[in-house]
Amino acid sequence: MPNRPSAPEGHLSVGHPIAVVAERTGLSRDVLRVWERRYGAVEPVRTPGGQRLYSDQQVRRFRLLASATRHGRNISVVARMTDDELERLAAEDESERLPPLAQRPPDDSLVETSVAHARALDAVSFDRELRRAMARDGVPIFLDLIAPRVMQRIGEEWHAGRLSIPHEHLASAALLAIILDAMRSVPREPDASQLLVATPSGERHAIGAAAVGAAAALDGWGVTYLGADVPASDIATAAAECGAHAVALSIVRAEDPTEIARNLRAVRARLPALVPLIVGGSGAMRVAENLEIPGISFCGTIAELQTLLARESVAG
Amino acid sequence: MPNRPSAPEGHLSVGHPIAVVAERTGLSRDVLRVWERRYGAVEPVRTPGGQRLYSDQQVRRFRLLASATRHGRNISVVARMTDDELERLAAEDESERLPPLAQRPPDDSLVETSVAHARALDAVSFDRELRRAMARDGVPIFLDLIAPRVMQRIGEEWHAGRLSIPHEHLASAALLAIILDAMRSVPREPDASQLLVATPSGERHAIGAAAVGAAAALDGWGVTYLGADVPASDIATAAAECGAHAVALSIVRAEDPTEIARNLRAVRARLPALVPLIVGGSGAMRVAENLEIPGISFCGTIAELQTLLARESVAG
DNA sequence: CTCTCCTTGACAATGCATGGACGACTGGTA
DNA sequence: TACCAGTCGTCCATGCATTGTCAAGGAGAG
Repeated sequence: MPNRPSAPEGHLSVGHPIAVVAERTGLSRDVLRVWERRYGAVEPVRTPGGQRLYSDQQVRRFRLLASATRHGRNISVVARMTDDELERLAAEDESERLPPLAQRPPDDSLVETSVAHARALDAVSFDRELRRAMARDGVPIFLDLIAPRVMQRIGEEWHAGRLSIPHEHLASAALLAIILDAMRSVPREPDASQLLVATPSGERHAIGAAAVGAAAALDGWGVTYLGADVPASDIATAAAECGAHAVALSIVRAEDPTEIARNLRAVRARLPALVPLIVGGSGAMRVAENLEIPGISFCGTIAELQTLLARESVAG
Repeated sequence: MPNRPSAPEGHLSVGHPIAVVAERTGLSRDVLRVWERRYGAVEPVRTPGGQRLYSDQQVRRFRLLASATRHGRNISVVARMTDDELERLAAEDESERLPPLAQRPPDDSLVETSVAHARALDAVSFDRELRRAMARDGVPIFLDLIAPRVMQRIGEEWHAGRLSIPHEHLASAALLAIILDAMRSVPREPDASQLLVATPSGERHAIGAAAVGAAAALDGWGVTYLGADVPASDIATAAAECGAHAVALSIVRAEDPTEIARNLRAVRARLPALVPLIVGGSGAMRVAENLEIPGISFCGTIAELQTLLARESVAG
């Protein structure tokens, strides 16, 4: 008889199999098992056949443990804590507002299919795939997690000889267009602070600058985007004309660090002293090691840059 | 086109043979039989000759069982549960599924400032605030968490007398425009399955339909959006002309359930039998209680609808 | 007669459990 | 800088449980 009267328990008393718990917590099945094997973090009951059955309480505990590890704590430590302690810990971590990022495992299949489209020189599909990802996950996640990984994978394939220059150009051009569209499609406030974005002379990679522009636009800045390979004097005059409250430059390759450094000094010298100059990108840190120019801030990630900008925009 | 050669089969159906149930649930005939043989999941009545005849209720039970197994549960376990328990389980699995983001800090400030802009009849700021939120958090989160809460808060304020009709119109119009822009800005695949979206005659709230269209477009459907208050005959002819693989209707108010029900029957009767008709929205469940029309699926949330659509798109 | 359906038994695929091993990353130390 | 030990997520091989599918033989429905 399938339809027996409901069980006396108030709540559903069935346990959750491991697949359901994995879906609900975002943790892989392997992690659920290994946390149990190594640390005894959660010990579920078993079916007669030996399969794990987790209670609702245990699912909550897994969520707390996952949150704790995302905030940088060791699983071997937090696995021994009681649920109450974990609750307090989660509340504390949340209020301390540690980086909210990287809580979603980025989707490898998306990156792989995008690379496959690039390999097939299928610009339309490449574009469609990534635009859809941006709409689904939002601009910040796209800029922080998706776009860099696509470019990195394409670089790897290029080094391995499976892709050639045209493939990389196709991917760069499409990605740049997508990010610029995102930047322009953010409605700007009428009284927004102005930010000037570019890459200095000698640096031809524009994607980093575009990403900075899009992130800043989302944060409420009015962004003026000059593109790549802009001479110092042009940057300075543009900053003056658009009344920039800050200038952000992006450096990726830094093929000639001393050349870049000279350009940065030139830009700094031509800007008003009150206008901060921020340099970011994966090549920025290499340049930063070689010189200390007062009035130039360096940062490695977009998130870092956003906090710098936030400080400037309230200060200004 | 005359689709159903047999009797009109309104509500008094004697029972469905196994082939019909297989087609309606997406489960194979073998599965329907083996779930009965091994676990007694569903026990249909038999014709004098021994053939199975399933009731509508049993079809719904099969859908619930299929949903549970798709979420990773063992059929041997869920087959023993009552319909009520399955119902709760399905709702739980849908809602508890790994939240779009791990945990959502109450984004109340965004909702409150949006409502404040609506109160000031500042359409530009209202629009800007929400577009920026959509770009930042992604379309799914916007549709699932932000837009409903804005509309709900505005409804509350309206009931409390702090807002009036023009405010609500402003908010609805702006939100509709934003969601439609999102729907149209998703690039569509050339070989996408076509989905027709509308609200039936007597239902003038278009936002739900637009949200459905945007969500489906993100999932790779080619969406044709007809707007609100569309007569049954127009829906049917549009479906034929755009070659729709499925039709989704949204119902929010359901001021006159019997009227809506008549329209739904009319739409169903004019559509080809193979084209599924899915009805969603907060008013859908109220209508669903009052009638059982074969060939119409009801769902309460967008996530639920997406799983229904996913099944259709792979089946088709 | 032909098609669908029924039953039973067997088979294959998937998923899970277990223990082990690998590799990426971190932090301390020479 | 190089090295080393510890941590931790992932992967693999093997075995078992679960579960979807298939085939064969027979019977009802049209």
